[in-house]
Amino acid sequence: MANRAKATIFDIAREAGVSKSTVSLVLQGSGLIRPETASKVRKAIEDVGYVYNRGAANLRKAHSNVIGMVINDLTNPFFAELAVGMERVFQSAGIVPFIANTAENPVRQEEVLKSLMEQGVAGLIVSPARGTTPGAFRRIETAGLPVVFAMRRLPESRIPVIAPDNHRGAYLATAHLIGKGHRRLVFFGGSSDLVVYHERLGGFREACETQGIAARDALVVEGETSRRGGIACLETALAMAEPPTAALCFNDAVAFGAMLALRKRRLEPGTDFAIVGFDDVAEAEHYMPALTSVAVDSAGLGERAAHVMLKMIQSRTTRAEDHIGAVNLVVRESCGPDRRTRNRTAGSGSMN
Amino acid sequence: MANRAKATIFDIAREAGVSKSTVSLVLQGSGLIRPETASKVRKAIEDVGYVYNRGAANLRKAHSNVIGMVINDLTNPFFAELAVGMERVFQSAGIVPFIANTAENPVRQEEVLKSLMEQGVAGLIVSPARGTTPGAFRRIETAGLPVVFAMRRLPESRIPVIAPDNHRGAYLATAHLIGKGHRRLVFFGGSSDLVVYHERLGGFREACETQGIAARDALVVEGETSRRGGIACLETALAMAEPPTAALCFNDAVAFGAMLALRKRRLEPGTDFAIVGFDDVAEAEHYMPALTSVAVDSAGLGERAAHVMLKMIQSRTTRAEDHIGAVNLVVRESCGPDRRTRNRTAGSGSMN
DNA sequence: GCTACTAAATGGAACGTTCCAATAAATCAA
DNA sequence: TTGATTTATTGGAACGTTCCATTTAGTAGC
Repeated sequence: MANRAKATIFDIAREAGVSKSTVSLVLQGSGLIRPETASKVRKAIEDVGYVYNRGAANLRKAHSNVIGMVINDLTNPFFAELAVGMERVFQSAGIVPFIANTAENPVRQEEVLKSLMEQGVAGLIVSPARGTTPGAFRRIETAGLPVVFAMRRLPESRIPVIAPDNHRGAYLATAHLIGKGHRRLVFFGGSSDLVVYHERLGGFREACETQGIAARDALVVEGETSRRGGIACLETALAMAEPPTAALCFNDAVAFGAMLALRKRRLEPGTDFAIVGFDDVAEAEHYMPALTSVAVDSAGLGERAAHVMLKMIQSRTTRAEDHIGAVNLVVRESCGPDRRTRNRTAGSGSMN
Repeated sequence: MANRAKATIFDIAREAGVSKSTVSLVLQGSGLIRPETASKVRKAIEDVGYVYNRGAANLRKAHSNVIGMVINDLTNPFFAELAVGMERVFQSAGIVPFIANTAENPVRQEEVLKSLMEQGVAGLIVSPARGTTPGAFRRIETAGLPVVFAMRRLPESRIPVIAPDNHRGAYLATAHLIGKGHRRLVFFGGSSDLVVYHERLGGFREACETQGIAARDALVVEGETSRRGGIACLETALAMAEPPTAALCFNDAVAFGAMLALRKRRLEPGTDFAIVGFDDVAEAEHYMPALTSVAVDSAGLGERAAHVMLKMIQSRTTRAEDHIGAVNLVVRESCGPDRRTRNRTAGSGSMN
């Protein structure tokens, strides 16, 4: 039976007939205690319904066992995956990750970061909200708290970053489209307040350039990074005097939107207009037609980020190397058959 | 400039030329302090790069400002929505929600709950993992910590529950199918270790019974609650001697799987076989064909759960009333046109 | 029987806050 | 002026741990 008031190590000590110090030692699994004593103490712990007060402990201990994960949008499975990947690693390291959502809101992010710091976290893994100001992490940095950015980075910051190779992913996808025979391409969705956008757009442009597409045939339509944004982008593109025939989308959501809009116009994604997505969310595989997309392995990046964080905590540093995760293009149906050689049917065979 | 060692209220006190008590008062926004003194202190706080130590404060204060949200599967947008709904409410109440994921693993859940308690949370909102043992929350209950279950409940527990009206949702959906002329129905997916499963299945059965469907025409195929599970369920159903013509699926993921499997067999969801989902995730609307589904407003339920929790904390009680959220059937395309009016041959041998 | 050692257990001083009771300073009533 | 009252500020004792320096008990050597 638990008393109304919370039990402390003193209560346990009395119950077990030992001193508080002995109880503390048992709690920490110290080998200095005689096994019989330890089990006597453990029994008392059970009896009084004791719950350890980590706050009090952290007052003395140097480091806490919790790290904070600050995610810009938990309802996006892509980022949720990231969180889950990190959790796996931390769990086995005996440290507890607390997740907080910023809903892409820098103000909320500020609050969340403050809370986490006050809570005394040992480190922070952050996927920064859109529109985060460059100074938002200065306070945390000067406090000497290890921070890692995941998936996204800030324009000019020394904080280590774990992110996919956006440039290369976009390059691969674009090259694939060009290889399919497309000569007038467009980049759909995203906006320039995101570093990721510039990276992906950069890959797109480089591919166009090196594969002999004129700059005036490498179009860009900015837009929301959502289904709705994708719909709007497609409308805009098709309204052009000389419409493109293929689009690389900022992410899969945009791609789904674009395909939806094509269908609405009785155009078939793949044969009438080629679409490539980015992120390769679970849905991409099951879409109709299945979406060709750049896979980034977000759970894997989450694990990597967690490992980097553990290293930083262990070695008491606030610096670490960036890590750029490999990407690969998963070719499915949304780019249709080869346009140059119409006779050849692109089955499951060769690509590139 | 921040020093290497963390600054405390004593450092601020020295800097501002006041006592630690004064600093503490300022920190708490007490009106007892002369405004000039307060601003002097605030400046010092800024100067030394102070971060509040909530752990130390909680040692004295009765209640902390953090509550824990324990979610069974964050990668499921349905549950992520729930978390986001709660966050909205808590944020404006000045309390900080920390989210933890149990990945549907009771052992992990145990750890997470322990951690959260040790951290000194003021309350817990839990969507219990599948296979949670009835005794898993006894410890927390005897500790007098307020707990609310969201979305899911445990077989025999006195903990308040905020959940959708699963029974009614399933009833509505089934009645819709029967109204469309179907006479041999099946319930797809889920397994009996989940209370939700029994609720939904119960609604399905009651609808069949009261609308004149023989018990032997109300089939059940258990299975994983995922796309893959849905695929398997459909295969099983179509392999039957007398296959059903319509399915109520445990959730939308199962429904998507079933539709996928139909397509693979060159059958058209809606016209050849009717499908209804459950949860109405965002994807349902955009699917091809759009999925008829039971909408449960998970974000709304999250908000409700948060409000209940705030009340419990405020009134220092551990009891509260259950809240069953309204559901409504969103009719889209996956059930096709009315079968009765089209032609009278509803599969083989429907004589009711 | 004494010292020297080891093993096991312990008391006390932190840790960074809050809160209460007490003080100091300022204002007012007479 | 004196005492009473209000307004600002302050010291000290918690809160529940950890960790260090001791103490106590037990064992071994001689």
